[in-house]
Amino acid sequence: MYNHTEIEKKWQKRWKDAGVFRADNASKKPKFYALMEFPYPSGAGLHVGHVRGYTAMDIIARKRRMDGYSVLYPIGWDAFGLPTENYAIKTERRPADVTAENIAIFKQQMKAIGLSFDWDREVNTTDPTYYKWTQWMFLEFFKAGLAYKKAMPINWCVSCKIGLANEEVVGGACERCGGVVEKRDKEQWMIAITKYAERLINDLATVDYLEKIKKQQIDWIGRSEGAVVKFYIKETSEQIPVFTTRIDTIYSGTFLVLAPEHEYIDLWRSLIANWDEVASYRAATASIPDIERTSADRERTGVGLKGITALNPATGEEMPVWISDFVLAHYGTGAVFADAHDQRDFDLAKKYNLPLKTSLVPPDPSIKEAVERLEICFEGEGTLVRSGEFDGMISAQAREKITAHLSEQGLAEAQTTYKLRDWVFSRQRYWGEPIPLVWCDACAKTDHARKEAVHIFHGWFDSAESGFIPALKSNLEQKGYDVVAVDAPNTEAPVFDEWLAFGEAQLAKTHSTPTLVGHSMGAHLALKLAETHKVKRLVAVAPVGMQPSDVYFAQFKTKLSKKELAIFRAYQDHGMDVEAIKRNVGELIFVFSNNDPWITSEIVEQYKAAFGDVARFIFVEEMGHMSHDSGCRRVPFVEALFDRVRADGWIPVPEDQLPIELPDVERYEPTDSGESPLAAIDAWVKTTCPECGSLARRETDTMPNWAGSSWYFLRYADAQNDKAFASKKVLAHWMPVDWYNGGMEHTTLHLLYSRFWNKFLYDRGYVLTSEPYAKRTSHGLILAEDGSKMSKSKGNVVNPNDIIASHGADTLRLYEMFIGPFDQPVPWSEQGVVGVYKFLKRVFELSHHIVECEAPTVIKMLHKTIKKVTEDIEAMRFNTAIAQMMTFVNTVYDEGGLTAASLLEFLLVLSPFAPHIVEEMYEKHGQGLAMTQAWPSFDIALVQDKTVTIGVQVNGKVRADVTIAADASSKEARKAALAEPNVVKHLEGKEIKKFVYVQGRIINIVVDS
RNA sequence: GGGCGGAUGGCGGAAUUGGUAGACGCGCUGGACUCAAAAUCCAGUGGUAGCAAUACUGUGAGGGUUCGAUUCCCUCUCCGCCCACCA
Repeated sequence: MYNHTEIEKKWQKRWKDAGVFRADNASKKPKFYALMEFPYPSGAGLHVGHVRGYTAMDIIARKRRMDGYSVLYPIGWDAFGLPTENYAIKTERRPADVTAENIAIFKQQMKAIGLSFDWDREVNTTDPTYYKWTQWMFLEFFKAGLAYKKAMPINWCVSCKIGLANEEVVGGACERCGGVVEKRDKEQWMIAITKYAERLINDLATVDYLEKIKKQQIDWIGRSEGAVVKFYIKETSEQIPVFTTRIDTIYSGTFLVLAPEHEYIDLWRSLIANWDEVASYRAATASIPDIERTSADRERTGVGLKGITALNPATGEEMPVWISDFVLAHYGTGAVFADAHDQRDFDLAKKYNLPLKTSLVPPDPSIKEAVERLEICFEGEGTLVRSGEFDGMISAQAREKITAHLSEQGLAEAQTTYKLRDWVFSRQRYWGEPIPLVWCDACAKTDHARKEAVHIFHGWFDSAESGFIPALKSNLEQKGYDVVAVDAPNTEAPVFDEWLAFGEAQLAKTHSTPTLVGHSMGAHLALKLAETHKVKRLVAVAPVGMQPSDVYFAQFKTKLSKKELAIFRAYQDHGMDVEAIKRNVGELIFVFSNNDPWITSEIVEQYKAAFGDVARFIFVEEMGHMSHDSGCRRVPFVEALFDRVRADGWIPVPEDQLPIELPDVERYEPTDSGESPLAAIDAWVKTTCPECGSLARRETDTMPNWAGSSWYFLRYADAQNDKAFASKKVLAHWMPVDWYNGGMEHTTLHLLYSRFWNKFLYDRGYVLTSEPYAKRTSHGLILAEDGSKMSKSKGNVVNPNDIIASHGADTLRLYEMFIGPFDQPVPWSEQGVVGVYKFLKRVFELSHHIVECEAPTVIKMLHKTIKKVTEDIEAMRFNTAIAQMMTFVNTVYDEGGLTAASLLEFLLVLSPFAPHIVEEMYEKHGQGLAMTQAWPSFDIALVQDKTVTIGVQVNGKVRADVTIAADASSKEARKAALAEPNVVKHLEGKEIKKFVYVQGRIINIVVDS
């Protein structure tokens, strides 16, 4: 009898005792990192929807182990956030206690499913040993100048007097009290994800994500190429910048529309004749949410600014200026030029009798007349008319030409904008990571004049004004450094002694310990200077060799003149005191490009050999010598090495004082001033400034739920590390994630945030891959039996424990995989569970059907099954893999049994799906654990059928079957087909016009009808 | 309004990507075992007609391409998800 409860308990214990799922950081086998999104441990417990994804990745992880990989399949808890906090408030309990309780339930449930997680690596975002590093990473963003404070509107409930999350606002009202919600400005921490927008799009080309996931990412970032056009205001001579993606329609621009909030409007107050009307319109629109303002079927409203006139930069014609609420202040420049080729503009113009004209002819001639007569609005692309010298061009070409034309006159500039906004990183809530910053009044008032000096040394043929130096200088100055970049003597024919003297003279001007950046010969100079000077940090970009070498110079004989070669050689004609440099330099960084014609791999190896033990090496792609000649104007990887020098009163908490732990609080509700509950705890808020020791206040905002989940996959690699979030060595072993699966609902935000976070850490040199996930798939939702979404409130949540108790974990796993296509939503079916349970019972009974000699069809079907299951797992077609295994078992029963050897092979392919029952049977008939055996291979000769049964059609209708050799010739097929009586009947008295034969597929005989 | 999916028996779903539509499972019908039930086993199961052979019909609707269309193209209807006046 198949006793699932007993079997499953037995094997779960054995696996645990043997530690078979523990991942080995030092394994010599190829690695495979399987990742499934970690759950939010809600009070509802694990439900069958979670099980779908976890089981799928478990099958893949188990198969990879059998394929010979060293597999990491970890799990953890994304536990900060509103649901727990609100539950804690309601029940007057501590969020930490509620979380611990929920996790215990989830954990018990997961263990009962037999998932092959490495529980030694369990992470919990609310654990101080975890969020210490989330805080540390926030400080990295802060130091890099990517975290900043900005006033952002929050949802404010007037009666509760607290800020609300978007999801707490239901239909414009407060979820708790039903009261009015208004927008209120609050200073928020922001993270500048938009700086990574371009890379977040471009690097998608390097990863294997489902196409629709890539598309969603690209659309969310929403890159749009356009131009900023300047419109003069006649009365004030001011220029209003307008962002447009349709500069091709500028000749039809007949009026200008500003957002009601546009900053210029107040400045023009005295000029606006109808100010009262304008003011009341602005007041009326202020409280309307953006979604409503921008809703397509809303009637357009607006007010003209009487007394203000703009000039069309292309035509010079005068344009009325209006305000309307469909224009949003925070998108683009908060202003649009309006014309007959935009429905919104068109509607507004029609309503208020504003001037309109067309400048595009649509490609569809049938609507041309109506467009010309301004009866309908044409928004598409067309051919230009009434557009001066651009007449006859098509839209795409015209955009390019008009932008160039206006740019020459200084009236426009090509610009790329993104839909993506910077990341609002503050919450005024308790249950999140405290932001580890301290506000110090004393420091805010102090002039931080002790600027750090950075000396930049250029190379041969370059100057302080060429190549990447100007951009680097201005970037570092913006960050608060004192940058010195001066031309070295005799740039065309550098002499080492002259350059060294020049370097010495430069350094003499600096009092503090300087940072040196050098390029090519300048890098060599910087290194030589470091032999005798203390240097805080030295960045050597494409440094020339440490000493001359005949072999090295021989390769430049054709490239350089004799004279040049001599200069090059002479410059390096001295050794380098490696030990002295190591002693004097605080941090040593080398930058090399893979295709540098001058700095060959030989030189790179020299530096690696000499400084490899202490220095950091950055290798960039396709940057040549990074000189002026090779067109190098910017070195972002060098710029990224420099942190912003603090310029205000926000002081980072030093690393050794992290984590800033959440204190125990009486009340978890936000305060009525809109601050987080932390603000009410004086003892926690008051602290001393880590910088100057005077009295200071802690930041009381906490981080969003997305923070901890943006890097958890890195922590899994080295979850116990207390020196770093993960060691580089271990990260090098496991990263990137080879296969990441999760819900479709996370394919925009979480995926984008975590990719961004990883890229940032990559730029800081803490992780080694720029993309965190090599492959991403998403699974569909499991719906309730009636097709609606499962939710605790509807009471239709299916608890996996119930199925495990009645039919077992193997049945649950198998059923969830059999239920339907993995990437699509599927309704749960209680009755469907029975089918796979019966199958498992039939599998278990196979023990009693072992024979000495099995039918050839059994062995053939076995190999077909191995092939199909192997392929289907890779493509996540679990449902058809299981169907094939069912077919195999049916065949075995039909054919009277199978050999012990065949049974063992079959058990191996079943093992990732139903591991418990398989181990139980494998123990009885085989040796060792099934899960540690090699994945079976199939015999291609057995898989291919020698004879096939194919249909015979007459005029496309099947009239008979014939069984012929798989590779039968057309002649043989024809003979077989014409031997079928029913075929002959349908051919009677008709002439065969055509005979179609597709080997192994079909025969079709075409006759006159 | 935009983007992406989807629509196949009573139900969940297969179909080697243009080649016998309905694999596999559920359900249902009949039978065996049983005092009986459950479990198990055997047979049948898209619809219509027929004892049957077989014929007609059939993948949301309509049209097209093709020897042949669930698959490709066009038009339309409905459903789901994501995003929504993005200039």
